[in-house]
Amino acid sequence: MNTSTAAAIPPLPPDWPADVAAARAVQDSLRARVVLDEAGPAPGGGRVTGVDVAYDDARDVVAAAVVVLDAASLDVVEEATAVGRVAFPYVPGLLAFREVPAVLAALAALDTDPGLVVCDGYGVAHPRRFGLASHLGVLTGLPTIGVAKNPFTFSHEAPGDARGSATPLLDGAEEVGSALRTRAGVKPVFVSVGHRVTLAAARAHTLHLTPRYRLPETTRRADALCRAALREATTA
DNA sequence: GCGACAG
DNA sequence: ATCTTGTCGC
Repeated sequence: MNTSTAAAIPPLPPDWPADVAAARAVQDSLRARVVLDEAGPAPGGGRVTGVDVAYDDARDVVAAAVVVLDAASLDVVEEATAVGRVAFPYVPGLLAFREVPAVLAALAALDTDPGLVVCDGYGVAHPRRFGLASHLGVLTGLPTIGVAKNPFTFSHEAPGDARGSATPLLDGAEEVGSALRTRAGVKPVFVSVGHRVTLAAARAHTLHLTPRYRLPETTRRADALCRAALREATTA
């Protein structure tokens, strides 16, 4: 049994967007605060935190999990979860409004400094250059990166088969991230900068976090934990 | 107008 | 994301 308790997600702020147009306006307003000229934490050191969210839309329940790892050993340092009501429907380009409230509640429950936050999704690789990782970075001030499993609306050439190979992720002619091979011969992941980190550093962090599997150890751990939290919140 | 579209 | 069985392979 898990003796830890999931934190509650606090009430949404009064200015929370009520529709798609309002949400886009919020993104257009916050995007100016994204910091892109900082090197960020050194890959392989300090702490790295994975965040992920699971849903039961039928019951209107959402569960977020954050897992802090020691970057050198990849051992778990601390975990936290948060459970509550779904704050926004899934709309491509507006994923952050669906995930952020739950993630912020889980982060607030931590005693440890998160260090670099690794999100399951995109950062500046976004229609308005303000995806989940950038949104979370701006709201918390923490350095963040996004590691997505799908290319979304972007294009890319296939990276070489060797682990570590990367090609530009493009929005038209603009490079918004990287398609990065984390496992030889396996479908690449899509890395982008969130906040206060360089794209090259984001790739290096991702490689440090994938010694064995395609997805970062951070998101694998967070994924398992948020699913368990959702199940607990949904079970009688 | 139609299709595509992170999780 | 989530719905879902078996199956191929290390």
